[in-house]
Order: sequence, then C-alpha cells, then structure tokens
Amino acid sequence: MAIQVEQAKLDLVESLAAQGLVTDPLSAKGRLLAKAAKLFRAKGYERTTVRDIAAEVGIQSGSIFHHFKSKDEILKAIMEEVIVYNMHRMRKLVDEADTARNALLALICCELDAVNGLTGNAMSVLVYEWRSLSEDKQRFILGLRAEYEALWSETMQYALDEADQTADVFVLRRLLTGALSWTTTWYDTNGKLSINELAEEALKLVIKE
Amino acid sequence: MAIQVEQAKLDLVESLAAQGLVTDPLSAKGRLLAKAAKLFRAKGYERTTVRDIAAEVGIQSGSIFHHFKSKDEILKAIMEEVIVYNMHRMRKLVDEADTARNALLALICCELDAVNGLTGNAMSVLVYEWRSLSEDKQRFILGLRAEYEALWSETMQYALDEADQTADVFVLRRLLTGALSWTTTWYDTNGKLSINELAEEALKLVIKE
DNA sequence: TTACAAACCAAGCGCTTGCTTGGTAAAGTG
DNA sequence: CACTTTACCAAGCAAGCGCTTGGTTTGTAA
Repeated sequence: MAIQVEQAKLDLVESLAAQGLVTDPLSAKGRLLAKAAKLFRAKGYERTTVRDIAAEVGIQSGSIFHHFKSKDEILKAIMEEVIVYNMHRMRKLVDEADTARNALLALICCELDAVNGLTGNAMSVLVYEWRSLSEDKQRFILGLRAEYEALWSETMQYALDEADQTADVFVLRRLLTGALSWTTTWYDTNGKLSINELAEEALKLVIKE
Repeated sequence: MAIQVEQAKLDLVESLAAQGLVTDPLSAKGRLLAKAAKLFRAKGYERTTVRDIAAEVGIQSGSIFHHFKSKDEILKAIMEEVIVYNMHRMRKLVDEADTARNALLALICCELDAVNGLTGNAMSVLVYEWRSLSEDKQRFILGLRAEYEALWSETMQYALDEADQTADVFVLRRLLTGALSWTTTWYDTNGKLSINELAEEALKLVIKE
C-alpha cells in the first residue's frame, strides 16, 4: 500500500485523538489499549490477566485501574475506538468512490485492512471477544455496529443495482462478513497476496463480471 | 430436511458410537459432552466453570473428573468427536454425488448443517474456542482438521475444473470457510431461508453460472 | 519554588477457580 | 451369591483472579 495512504491513516488517528473521539496511541492509556488488544487477540480476553497486561506495558497490575475502572472497560474501549476509527475511514472512502462497484471495493479493502493491518488486533477482539462484555456494554457496542452495517448494506445494494444483479443483500453481506473477518486467521500480511488483490477476489464473490 | 436424512444422521452416530469412535450421546459421558458444548458455545470456554457444567447435568462439580481428567479434556473431546462425525458424513456424500458441482454443494450443505444443526454447538466451539486448548491438544486437533480440509480442497478443485473456472483454491476455500462458519452468528434455523437455499447461495459465491 | 494533578508502586484482600480426596450406592457379571 | 466396575457425593485445598488501598514519584505550569 502506498506511503501516502498509510500517512492518511495516521493523520486520521491524530485528528480523531485531538477531537477526543479516540485515545492518543502515544499516551500511557493508548499504549495500554494497544498492548491489551494484542494480548486479548493472542490469548483471548478471559485467559489474559490484568497482570499480563501490566507486565506487557511495564507497570504494576494495580496501576491499570488508574486508567480503567475495570478489566472489561478496557475491552469496551478497544471495541468502541476501532469502530469509530474505521467508520470515519469508510465514510470518506465511499464518498470519494466514482462508481458503486468501487465504493464496495473500497469498503472490502478497508475491512480487510482493518482486520489485517494496524487495527488488526482490535478488530479481531471486536469480532471474537464479543461475549466477554457485560450485557449493557454489548448493547452499547451493538449500537455502533448498526451504523457500520447500515453503510455496508447501502453500498452493497447500490453496487448490485449498478451491475444489474438481484440478490438478498442481508444474506450476501453476512456471508461476506464471515469471509472477510475469517482472513484474520490465515492471511499473511507479508505473503505474496496483497490486500488489494485479496479484496478483488472477495469482490468477485459478490459482483459477477 | 427430509425425515430419512435426519434418520441417516442418527444412524451414523449410533454406528460410530458402537465402533467407539464417538461417545454415545445417551450415556452419562455423552450427555455431559452435549451440555458442556452448549455452555461453551453460549458463554465461551473460559467463562464456563466446571460448576456450571455440573449444575447443567445435575451432578456435583467434582464428579466431572470421574469422566474427564481435566476441563480441557472435555473441550478436546467435543472437538475431536465433531470432526470425526462430520468427516464420515462428508466422505459418504462426496462418494454419492453425481457431479463435481453437486459434490461441492453437498459439502457446503453438510458444513452448514454441521454448524447450524445438531452438532452446531460443537462446531461453534471447534471454530471459536481454539486457543483455549493446550498446545499439544491444538496440534492433535489440527491433524484431524488437515484431513477435513484436504477433502474440501480436492472437491473444490474438481468442481472448478468441471465449470471451466480457474481460481486459487487455497484462497477460495478460506473465504468460503469464513462465510459458512460465520452463519452460526446470524442464521435462524426456524427462519424462512432453508439450509439448502442458503447452500445454493454459498455455492454461487464459488461457482458462477 | 511551590502547588497540584496525573501516573504509578507495594502489598494484599476476598473470592472463584480447577481439581483432589476418601468414601458410598447401585448396576453389571461370573 | 460375592465381586468388580461405574457413577457419583461432600468437603475442601492451593492457586490465581480482579480489584482496592494508601502512599510515592513524576511531569507541568505559575
């Protein structure tokens, strides 16, 4: 991926951090979130102890609770911020796309990059550590996801219309969600297949040519 | 799904249980496995305590260790048996199929049914509770999965050849794996969409017509 | 230099966890 | 009938868990 694209992603983080929408990744709290996401992904939320996180950051376990009220507040923060961040990216990409097909391709690319790139740990946690949140926190995150999914459905419907295809968007989006999120278990960022190539393959699942 | 198909599945369980390849679901141990799978799926392995399982079965928590040496032996047994069972089903269906396309459709159908039907709890656990196994047990299960995946790759390649399509089977199978296993989170067994219809939709992702 | 908040430490509390132990009751087997 | 095996109970231990507490250090700005 081109350098300016990577820079754009960093700029967005900085901008969102300045607005207080996400935690500055360079702050003490931000570093803690990143390390926690890494551990939660690698070992699972329940198997990761606050002592593990503290050791990874280089502080005492009790000090964690200066930044977060509880362990599952950490999990919630990871999930919330990764949705907020990717939502902003997605909206921008969809607005910039010239065709409906390319808007959909951009979304696929974005989700693949979210799952396998910088926010990969957080995205994996979002997808697979769902049940570890308390019920009310689950509802809160579900609300955010609803917005995210609305943008997907809309974009997908436009792309299907443009290609003169009829399909059940509900079913198709869910099949695609699984296909894309599952890449976290097998896709190798340093392998031969680029994210863009993989995105083209995934688009072919939806839009026949 | 037709009654005789359901009966065939029960017959297979009985036959495998008689051979000692899986635990008889009617035995004390078998009931424990089923209840454990249900809980592991609903709450996750780590959040499910041996006391939870015992209460569900109706025995004391210590009595569990008469049947299994440790908690993660239960997890391993659930995973092992669901692979063995579905492997037998898949082999039979592939052998009976008249075309390569139908063999692939049968596999898709089988996996969807495995994920959403009788073995749904166990399959979800197999897919999502992976990291909770000890390392050597992970390797053991991985060996079984390798056989399972070999049958998939082979069948998929035949179907692509038959349809005069070229594609990367490695990538395509993994995209499909994600799409199918993710159905566990949204597919409603009692909804309007049947497993067979969903399987046709999933086949369309792979084989264009 | 003083003042103050943010970041962190050292120690440990109370609870839950997987698992062990020594024993009992019932069912199967010759 | 005696004997073995299977299935289970009642009680509790040792370890690990999230989290609290009271106090100390570090950074910042007037």
